[in-house]
This record gives sequence, C-alpha cells and structure tokens, in this order.
Amino acid sequence: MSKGTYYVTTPIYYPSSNLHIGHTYTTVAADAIARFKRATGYEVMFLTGTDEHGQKIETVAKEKGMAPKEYLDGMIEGIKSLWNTMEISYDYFIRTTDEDHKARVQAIFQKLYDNGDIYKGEYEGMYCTPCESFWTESQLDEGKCPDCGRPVQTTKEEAYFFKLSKYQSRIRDLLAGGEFLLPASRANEMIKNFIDPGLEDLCITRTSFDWGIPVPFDEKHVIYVWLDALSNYATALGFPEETEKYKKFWPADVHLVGKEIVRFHTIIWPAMLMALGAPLPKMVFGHGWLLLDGGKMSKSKGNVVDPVVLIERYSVDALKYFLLREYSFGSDGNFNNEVLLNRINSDLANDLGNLVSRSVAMVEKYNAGEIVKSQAILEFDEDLKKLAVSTANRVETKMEVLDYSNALEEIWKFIRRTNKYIDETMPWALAKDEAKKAELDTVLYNLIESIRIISVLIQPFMHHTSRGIWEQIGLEEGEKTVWESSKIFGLTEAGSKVEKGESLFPRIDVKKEIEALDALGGKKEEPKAEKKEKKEKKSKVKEEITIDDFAKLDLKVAEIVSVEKHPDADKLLVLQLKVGEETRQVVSGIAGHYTPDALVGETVILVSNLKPVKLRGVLSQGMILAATSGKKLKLVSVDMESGATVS
RNA sequence: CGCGGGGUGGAGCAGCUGGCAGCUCGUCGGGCUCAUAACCCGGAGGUCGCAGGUUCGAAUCCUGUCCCCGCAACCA
Repeated sequence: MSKGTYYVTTPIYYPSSNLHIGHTYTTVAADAIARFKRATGYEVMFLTGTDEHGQKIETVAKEKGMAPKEYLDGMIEGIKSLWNTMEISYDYFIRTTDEDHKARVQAIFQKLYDNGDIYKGEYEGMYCTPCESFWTESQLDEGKCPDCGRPVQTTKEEAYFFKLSKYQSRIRDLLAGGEFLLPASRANEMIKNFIDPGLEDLCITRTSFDWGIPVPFDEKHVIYVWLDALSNYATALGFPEETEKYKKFWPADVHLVGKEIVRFHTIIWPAMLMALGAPLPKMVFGHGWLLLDGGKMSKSKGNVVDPVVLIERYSVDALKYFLLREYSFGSDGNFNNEVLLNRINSDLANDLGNLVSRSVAMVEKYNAGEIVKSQAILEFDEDLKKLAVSTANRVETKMEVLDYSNALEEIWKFIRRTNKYIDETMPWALAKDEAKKAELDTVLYNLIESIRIISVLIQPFMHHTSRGIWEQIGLEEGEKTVWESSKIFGLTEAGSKVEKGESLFPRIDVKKEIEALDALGGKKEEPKAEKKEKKEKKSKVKEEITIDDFAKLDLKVAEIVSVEKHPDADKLLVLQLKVGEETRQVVSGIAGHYTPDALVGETVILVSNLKPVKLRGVLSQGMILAATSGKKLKLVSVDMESGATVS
C-alpha cells in the first residue's frame, strides 16, 4: 500500500545556545509534512539533528568550564526533550559528533581529494590572535574581533579548498531550472548575487581550532562546517556507503531550510554531491523568517521567543497550528503575542473547540450521549456531506507544495460549514418536537460524523487534538481514523457513545494574557543587556554617558587642505586636513553630499584620537563630524583656527 | 545604475500563468440560545503606491517613478 518513500530534513541546529521559535517553526513544518506523507501512504524518513563542531562550541563550552562533548550532551538532551514535548516525529536524530558521521565525512573528504576536487592552498583572512580565530569581513564588528573587540590582522594559513568554481555552470542550470529551489524568487537571488559574479573555491578546513573532524591524511587540519554539516543529510543514511537505507531514501525529497542558509544548500551542497557523483536532492524549500515587530529575531538582538513558554501556556497543538496557519511558508511573517492569541481564540477555541463542545453537549442532552442512525434526510445534509468528503483532496493539493496555511484553511472551511449546519438545522428546536426525533437523530449523527472527519484531517498538524476529539466522540484509533476515512461520510457507528470532556482549547483572555506574557518577557530581559549597546547605535536614544566618557574624545578644529575622490569607492572622499602643524588623512563617506572642490578651505571638527583604519584600502586617521537628517548631511563647521581644541 | 523582496478596505495577509477585488481579525446591524459571551446571517469600508503603455479587458503583463524592508556594503 506504500506509495513510495519520502525523505524530509530540517537543518541540523547549532547548539551554542537554546533553540528559539524560529527553529521550532522549521521543525514543526517538517513534522507536519512527515506526518502528512505517512498518513497518505508514504514510507517516510524524517531527519533532524545538531551541528556540533566549530570554534563557537569550543568557546562556549570553555566558558562554562566543560569539555565540548559534555556541554553538547546537555544541550542535545534539551533539544530532544523540546522535540519530544512538541511531539516531533523525527525518525532519526543525527549529531555531527556521532562516530559514524565522522567516519563518513572523512570518507567523503578522501573521495573528493582522490577525485581531484580538493586541493591544498592558502587561506587569507582576518585573524584575531588572542581568540585564535579567523573572521570574514562581514563578521567583524567595526573592523574588530566580534568576540573580544580587539584588532585583527590579515593572516594566511594553509588550508584545503573545494573546487566549487568548477561546478558553477551546472549549479546555475540547476537553479535556473526552477524546480530545485522554492520559492522561485530565491533562485534568482542566488544566481544574481552569488553565481553570476563568479563562484570562488571554498575553503573547507581550518587549523585555527581543534573541535572538528580531522582531515584523514593531514591531522592538523579540521574539516570546516560546510562539508561536515551539509553532508549530514546523506551520512544519516550511511553515505558514502550505499547502504539499504541510502538506496531507499536518497535523494531527499525536500530539505526545509530558513532563507538565511539557502545559499549553502543550493550552491555548496549540490556542488559537493555533483563532485561525489551522487544524485541531488529533489527540492530545497527556503522558508521565511518570523519577524518580531518587523525586525529580525536573533540571538544577538536578544529578542527571541521561547517556544517552551508558549507551549506551557497554550499547548503544543495551538502553537503548531498557529505557526503553520498564520504564515505564508515562503515569506516572512510578523510574530507577536496578540496575533498568536487572536488566532488561537478565533480558530481553535471558537471554531473548532466550540463546535466539538456544542455538538457533544447536544448528543448528551437530547440523546443521552448515544449516536442514533435514522433514515430522515434534511435539505442541508447534502451540502455538508459534499464538503466533508471533498476536503481531504484539497488539503492534499495544498500540501504538495507545502502550502500549510491554505491546507489548514481548507479544513477550517469545513469546520465553519459544520457550525453553520447547526444553525440551519436548529437541533434544539427539533428536540422540542417528538415528531421530529428522526430528523434530530440525523442532525446529531451528521455532526459527530463531520467532527470525526475533521479529527482525521487535522491529525498531521494537531496529533494531540485529534486524540482529544476521539475520546469525546467515542472513537478508537483504527480504520475510522486513517486519512482515507476522511473521504467517506457515514463511518460513525450507531450506538457509539459520546462523552463531554475538557475544553479542547479554552478561550483566552487576550488582554490579560498579553500582560502576563509581557511580564514574563521582562524577567527574561537579562540577556538583552549585553547587546543593547549594539542596538542603541541605531536608535535615537543613546545610552547616558558621563563627562569622563566624553572627555575620551579628542576633538580638534581642522582645515581641509585638499580633497580627492577615493580611487575605489563611490561614496568616499579622501581628505587631507591640517590640524595645527600636523597633517592628517581622513576618509569620509560624504561623496554623495559634497564635491571635492567645494570642501577645500572649510574648517571642520576632527575626532583626532579615533583609531586609524583602512577604508577600501586607504588609510583614514580619524573622522570629521557632520549633522544628518534623513538624507541630508552637512559638515559641522566652526570659525576658528586650525588645531584648536573642541570640548 | 550592486542584488532581492514588498507597497491591495482600520490591522494582518491572499490573489499576480489577465476576465465582475478575496480571506482572517476589527467594526456596525440582525438572528439564535445547543455551545468555551462562543455560533449563524447581513452591512459599511479599497482610485489594488504613482504615471504611462499593451489589451475588448490589468491588482495581475511591459516601461518609468516614488516609498518601505532585507542582503551586500565603500557609512570612521
């Protein structure tokens, strides 16, 4: 009866801190499609796991005074327990520190090397000596080490490279094909941003840290994240060995990833597979982000939402439903507590919960809790039944393209239709008239049967709630609860008993809950503090400083002697300043506002003790002050002799 | 002219392989009383950022333009 296999993966998460709702989002989505595919007859392999190597882990563990492995074991326990709470039905949990994974990565490395796709070269990067770490330009915080804030040097080290450039045109074709990466818009982005400018070979080893998988034939090198982490999707099946499992499930049907890592999954990973001669995954889906009040949610902003808190208060199913229903899977969405609570109230408490509650209550009240079949037919029945048995197919269509939101909407259309049926047939009125007993029985039967179908349809998304409904309508898991049974109307047996239970989703007092959540959020504000500085640079209100802080600035009046355009930058001008007897060169980003000639002779204020840096290759010894408002910019000028002190 | 995404009733979104503008929430009015003050019906509310073009017909295609947001940055 199996329709075939289906292999879905989440990214492997990096356990340098606790997971947040963004990770939960991806995983919940993966779980839903996995459950859905199982329900519709596929043999499913659902993989998740953790990416456990690298410098950051080494550092974090050290800070806590633990060995990396010891630290990791604790974190992984936490993650597994979160997935357990969330009822995530993964089939395998891979850790990149697993011995078999490590051996397989080494085998992959060796194979690539033997094929000539890996060569030894030199890696050049910004190196922070005290931290012993390399950083890329973009990782640098104001040109300094993002970890310790100290200056970095350009340093070279020996490293192994993967010939990514060799696969450029094949990758381009793959992405341009339009099926590999969804949503399609992300494919254009990849092509224009990364492929067309030219792919560079990828540095895939490091010698600057130890916490990783050693290169098999050169042990002072450690395999860097790309090869180690990405290959998990295949090593989890036994690759590069062609095990049964591998043959059965590879290539993956879909890798679900957040949009920030689309690049690695659609360029580097397929290139690796091409080099290995292995089939490519059928699809990578780059879903959107959950934004917090329009801004990115991130550990560094300290504005992450803790899924555990939400689960405790509103249940796993409520959170799962919300995540899948509220957002368009491919796009970004705005998360806040009010949106969450309103969605839970209107869809889960009002529509679904209340439907079950009122229906079961009526069966108890009018028929002593017993389902009775009768021959009576009401004019509203046909319409209800038609929608009932056709909903599953529409859900299937939406799920084919991972359109969770509309899949659920289809189910909710039927839930609303069922609520409407109650109003149309008015069972409380039928109950008052002995002559209408048969009609009443039919109505009650149709209600419970509709609820049965609903409970089957929501199973892939809200496993727990389905069970809660079955308890109330006296249904046992079995042939009447399998997916296909939702396409048949009339499986509920006469004589079965219903029994009202607890509310499936108690209605929430939104105002009170938001206050409670805010209060809770306040308590957990601590981690925010350290990063506050960063945020405040961008906002208008800056942190209060003392006169001593201000005194650290050495402000001088300077005269602009000559100005020329930066040879290699549009927005920059290179100014020669006379400060008393001294001459300073300052690079300033004011080319959009001033022409070089207009500046000569101006007297400006120079921050003279700012640490010199190179900007686009030209040395800048300080900065000059300017006022900005929106797009306007004016240099601060003062009528005073060059060299005068400003304070 | 770095790349990409977006601008649709009060809010949040869908529609965008062209054919009377749709959903959820909110709001207003009505119905019902089985139910978790829930449910059902109806109404108001939109020049689909702006300007052109293609077309019998455009939110949907094309061109230009303005604004917002990411990424990338050369913001010192």
